[in-house]
Amino acid sequence: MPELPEVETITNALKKSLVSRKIINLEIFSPKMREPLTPLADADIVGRSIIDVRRRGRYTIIELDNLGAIIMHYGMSGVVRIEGSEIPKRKHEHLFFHLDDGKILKFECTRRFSLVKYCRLEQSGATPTELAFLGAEPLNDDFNGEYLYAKSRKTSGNVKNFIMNNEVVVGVGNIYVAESLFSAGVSPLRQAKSLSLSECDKIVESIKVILKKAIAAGGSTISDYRHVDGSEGKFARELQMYGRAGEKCVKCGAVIASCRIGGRSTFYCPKCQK
DNA sequence: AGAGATACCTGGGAGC
DNA sequence: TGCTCCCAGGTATCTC
Repeated sequence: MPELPEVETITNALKKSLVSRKIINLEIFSPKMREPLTPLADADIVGRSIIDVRRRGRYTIIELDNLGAIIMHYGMSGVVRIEGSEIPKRKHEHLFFHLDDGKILKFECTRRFSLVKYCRLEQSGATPTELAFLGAEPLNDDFNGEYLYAKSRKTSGNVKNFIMNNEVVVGVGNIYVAESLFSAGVSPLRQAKSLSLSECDKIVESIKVILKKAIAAGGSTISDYRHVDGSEGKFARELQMYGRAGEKCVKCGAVIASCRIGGRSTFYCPKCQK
């Protein structure tokens, strides 16, 4: 599944291939996704040139020369490829953008949790209003302990849901939240508003370190993202907490606990994480 | 209001 | 072996 590090890698690769290309046709094979793909057919896309490709959160923004943009979210099974037309269409490829160099930008999504949508920009380089709700970028300097501490004061939920909330910080999913909170020594069950400033500092630092490691490891996974199974990157082997219920904590040897928070599997060390 | 639960979707694995 | 059931994931939406 594309996490933030992978979306970063994918977006950079798309930028190299797509900027200054013109979209000459659009094919929608099965419109049913998180939102229907059908509005794309009527949008001002065909005949437009691509002037920039950038990332915001887990979204890729493809900016066109008309102040329009195509935003893509990969859900949990979204894959993009740029290929020649000689490659047969795969079962779960739902959308093709034909380019003026003969290549095709193909969007595949097995579980149909992805989003591909046309939207308008107020100015070139802007973030679409559809994405204005997104919180801090985890690797930027404005994501810091003070920011997280201030946000946590107004939250009555638990730490895990707080960190996974895209309005707080983007791109930290179920796997990375488990690793980050373990590294920071904070229990996912704690009330967010009970966090101290120094604990917020630790959580922020852990998120940054882990995402950077994942970029280093995930980049190599994504370099061959033509293999449909990109879910098992190198980083999967480095996970110390996620999926390890019943195993021994690498720090203290205690048995790793699991429970469900928000319907999602949650893993933590009851001894190390307070 | 806001937090927790649920729906969305498919493939894969477990259990019978 | 083949069937059914459950689980994974992010996000929108419903419910209490």
